[in-house]
Order: sequence, then structure tokens, then C-alpha cells
Amino acid sequence: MSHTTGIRQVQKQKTRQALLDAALRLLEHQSLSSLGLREVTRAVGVAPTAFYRHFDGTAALGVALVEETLGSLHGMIGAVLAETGDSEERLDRGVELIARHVAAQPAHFRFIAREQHGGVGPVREAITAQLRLFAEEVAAALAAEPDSAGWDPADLLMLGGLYVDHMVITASALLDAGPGGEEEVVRVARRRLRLVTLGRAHWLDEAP
Amino acid sequence: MSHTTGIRQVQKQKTRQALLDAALRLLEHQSLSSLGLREVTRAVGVAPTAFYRHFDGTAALGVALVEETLGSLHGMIGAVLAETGDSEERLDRGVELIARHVAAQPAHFRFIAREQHGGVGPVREAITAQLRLFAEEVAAALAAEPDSAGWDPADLLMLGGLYVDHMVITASALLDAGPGGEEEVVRVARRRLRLVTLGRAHWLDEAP
DNA sequence: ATAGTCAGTGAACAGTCGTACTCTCAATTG
DNA sequence: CAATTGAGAGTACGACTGTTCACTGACTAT
Repeated sequence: MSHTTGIRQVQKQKTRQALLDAALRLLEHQSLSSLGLREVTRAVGVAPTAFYRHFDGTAALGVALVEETLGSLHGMIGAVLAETGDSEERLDRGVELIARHVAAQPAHFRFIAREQHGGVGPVREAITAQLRLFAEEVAAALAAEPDSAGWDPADLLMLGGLYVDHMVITASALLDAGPGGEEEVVRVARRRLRLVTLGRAHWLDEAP
Repeated sequence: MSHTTGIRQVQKQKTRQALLDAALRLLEHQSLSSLGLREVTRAVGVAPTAFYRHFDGTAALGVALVEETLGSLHGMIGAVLAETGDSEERLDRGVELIARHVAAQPAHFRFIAREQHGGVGPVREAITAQLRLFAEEVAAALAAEPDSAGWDPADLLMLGGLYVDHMVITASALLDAGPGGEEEVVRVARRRLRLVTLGRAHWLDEAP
């Protein structure tokens, strides 16, 4: 075996990441379908043709950005939901978690919110698939709770989807809210969640 | 006074509408920020320069499309909510109303969902403003109901916003769902609304 | 040491784009 | 009637786009 550092591979990954970073920055003020291939390479300081060494086109770059953004979030929500403690407490913690992540990586969430219904098919589908995965994870976490006794699995998935959609809406609202307006968004998001939780508590009151 | 038919004005409005229609059709598979001015005029069969007689640019055209799409919906929701009848019944009717409108004018709703978080600032703001108006209308309609006795106005606005956001999500889901999958979307949307309604019924159970 | 691999270069291609001009000629006005 | 208006046509401009091709030269495997 050799002590090869793999300089080649490392450098390639480095420029690839540079392309992703530059694209994400450019996408803060426009959508993917209007993002030019040359625009990205220019921002990195690389010849336009070098782009093809990493991606087939801007659409493929978009899909990679989806993975980068949402791939790292898996399990995190489940971890929060699995925490012990008061229901109200967990709820607040979940909202806070979102707020912190959005504040830490605004561009990533902006991108997701923007391209969730955007004009580039493959990217849209990638986001939809990831969000559905999240909904299933949340549903699985909910199923483990005693409050979910007697619930139809399909209804749990419905609830999970409701939470996920709300998460996306909240993230987007946080981005749209200027600095200082975030507190109000968080307050409303918490009340919304409380209302949903109330509905959940009385879901089985009626006859199915 | 004259019996002028105003042929000039009529023709202008006609081509203006043709531009809007053509743009809406083109926007089904791309987003506004990538829509070319020439692309639209080509679809209409008009010289590119003629575009400026009607809009400052594609952004202004987008704002006009927002007005056209959401302007006609005002009051409709209020009318549904004002209907007498069982709460469950009204709920189903509301979902059905959305489903019918989305099926009747898919392109309009696709446009709204796509540009709500899109890359064109003025359009995004126009949509946000209209949706907030809807939320306020819904809140006002809810306030008139006996179930809302004792509710904080801010909480009613929260609930109205929840309904509106849910409406947008449902519309988008209907568009993404292929033909035949719509029934499932409607079913889930109804269950979501029922859960929210349940939460609403028990909102005042706890101490504020 | 040598041959091969491959990330990145640079020039050139045919298009498309937005916008500024001038011009036309039918509808309107007085 | 004649004078004016204004929606749309036509041309031209420079700038930008995605993609192709042959190429260099540092790294890699043998």
C-alpha cells in the first residue's frame, strides 16, 4: 500500500465544493432556473468548461445542493421528538431548533423553500422526496409515543406531514422576516403548533 | 359625449391579455426569473418592443399575474365560511372548492405556488401581501362565529393564516399529484383540516 | 523511470437576451 | 376635413449564454 494523499481527489472535491458554495450564494437572490453555468464558474474563478467535470448541468448541481442541505438534517428531528419532557417543552424546543438552524444557514433554507415548487423538475422531485422522508421519520417517532395509541398509521403520516410542512413554512417566514421580526414569527409558530397538538390530543374523541 | 367604441383601448387590452396568457402558459414549466421578454412576445406573435407598451419588464408582468389570479378569489372564502351548516360539512366544502378551482385553472395556482418564494422580489411581495389579506378575511369570518367567543384577535389571525397556508399547500399538492392521485390528496387535506378544527374547539380549555 | 489519466484551460461556435432607436399607419381628436 | 396620437413593426447593438473541441501539465499507477 502507498502513502498517497490522493491530492487529485482532494483538489477535485475542493473545487466541487467551491462550485456548490458559490452557487448557493448566487441563489440567494435568484432561482435555479435562471442560474447560469458560467455565472457559477466565474464566481469561483474557474473556466466554464471545468463545470462539466463535476456536474452535468445546473440541474444536477441543484440536486447536489438538496442533498447537502437536507441530508444532514435526518435524525435530528427524531432526536428532538425522542427527548423526554413535557409536550409543551418539546414543542418549544423544536421551534427553537428550526430557528437556530435557519439563522445559522439562511442560504440553504432559502434555497429549499424557493426550489420546492421551483421550475427545475429534478430538484423539485429531490426536495419532495426528502421532505416525505422527514414526514415518515416524524411519523415513526410519533408512533413510539404513548399518546399515539389507537392511531391509524396513515393518520400518523398525515400528522408527520403536517409538522414537516409547518417546519418549512416557519423557516420561510423566518427568512422573510427582517431582523427583529423573528421573535414574532417564532411566537406565532409556537401557537400554531400548540393548536395542532391540541387537535392531536382529541383526535380519538370522535367515532372513526 | 361621443359614441366612441374605443377600438384602440380594446385592442390594447386584448394584446395585453394575450401577453399575460402566453406568459402563464410558459410559466408552467419554468419560473418567472428565467422567463424571457422575447419569449413571451414570440408566443403571442408580437414584436419584442411592443412588450414595453404594456409592462416595464417581466417583473411587472408577474405582479399583474398575481393580481389576476388572487384578486378574483377575494370574498369567495368568506362566502364559504359564512355558509350555514355543520362544521364538518363546511370543511369538506372548502376543500372541494379549492380542488375545483385548482382543476379549473391549474396554471394560475402553479404560478402562485412557484413564485411565492421565487426569485423575483416584487412578485414575491405581491403574493405575500395578497395571502395576508386572505388570512385577515378568514380571521374576520371566523370572528363572526359563536365558536370564536373569547378568542384573542391575534390568535384568530394565526388560525386564519394556518388555513390559508394549508390552502396553498393543498393546491400545490393537487398540482403535483398526477390525475387519479387527487382523491388521496383531498382525503389527507380534509383530515388535516379536521385536526386543526379539533384543536380550535379545545383552544380555550387551557389557561391562557 | 515511463506511460497514462484527467482536472482544468482557452478559443470558438451559434444562439438568445434586453433595450435603444426610427418608422408606420389606423384610430382618435378637434 | 386635417392634425395628432400611440400601438406595434423593424433594425441594430453589445453582452451573455451553453456546449464543442483540442490542449496542457501535474498527479498516478505500473
